[in-house]
Amino acid sequence: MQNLSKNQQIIFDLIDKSPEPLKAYAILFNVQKKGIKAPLQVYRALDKLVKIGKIHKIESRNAFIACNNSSCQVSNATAFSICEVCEKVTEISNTNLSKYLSNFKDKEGMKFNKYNLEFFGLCKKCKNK
Amino acid sequence: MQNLSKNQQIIFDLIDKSPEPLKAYAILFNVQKKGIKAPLQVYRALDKLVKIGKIHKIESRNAFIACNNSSCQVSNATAFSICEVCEKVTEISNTNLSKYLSNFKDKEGMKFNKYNLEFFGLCKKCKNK
DNA sequence: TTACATAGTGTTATATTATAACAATTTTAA
DNA sequence: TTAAAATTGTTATAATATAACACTATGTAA
Repeated sequence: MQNLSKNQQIIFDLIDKSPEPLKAYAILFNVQKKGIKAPLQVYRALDKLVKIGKIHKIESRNAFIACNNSSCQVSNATAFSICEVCEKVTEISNTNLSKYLSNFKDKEGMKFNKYNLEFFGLCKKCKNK
Repeated sequence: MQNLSKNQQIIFDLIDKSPEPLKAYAILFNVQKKGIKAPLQVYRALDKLVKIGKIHKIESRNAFIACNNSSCQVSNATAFSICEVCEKVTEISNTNLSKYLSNFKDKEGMKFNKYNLEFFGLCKKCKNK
């Protein structure tokens, strides 16, 4: 586990304490007071944080959340549930699911080293409204 | 199965005959000779085509491909393999996989009405290089 | 057949998301 | 201690997507 650089740490801390996924320009706005002024500074930190698995990108939302799995070193097997009403996103940690997907072979017998799965529906709260 | 409008048909035809996913502005460029001049015209058709399941959006690539499943009416359960070298995208039709994911419950017992799964790796061709 | 709702079109402008290119500095590891 | 790798800072710009408004076409129920 390597240490984070200054910008990476600032941006990771912000994402980590956020209850919801953050978008790049929302992050930029939030960290401007800490001296990070340009989009590229944000995107570079995000790229690195994704690469080392500290955060994940929610592709369908162009937003970023901290990995909830402390042992997650690499961002190669991710699954999320997304509420289509309130946009709450939760990372799914399910051994059965991850085993199933990591071992999945397509019809040519090909296995994949990486996947991203996004489930959509209503969260508990929104379902009961 | 409803009929497509003029713009929807033009754009669907283009995507359907493309061997690779197409991006919105690549589509725009291609259909300008057919009178579709503005991004919004493209995005509106894409939205509708996605909604009725004729095409799918590859979220990690911001690109669109035709559904390879003639019986697919709604875009609520999608899986793709994506080659990280040549960017070849293939839709996965696997009954076992779709059953597994459609029946998946999170740890609160919640089921989801929709999912999108993207596998990443090397396609056969790129693997053998 | 009218009228009314729904869906689609055309257009301009603008918002949002992301990267290119270049120069400098800091960190890491041989 | 030095050379490579990573990070930073900066300006400019590319790529992706939507807002707002006016108008037209289509389906459908009275």
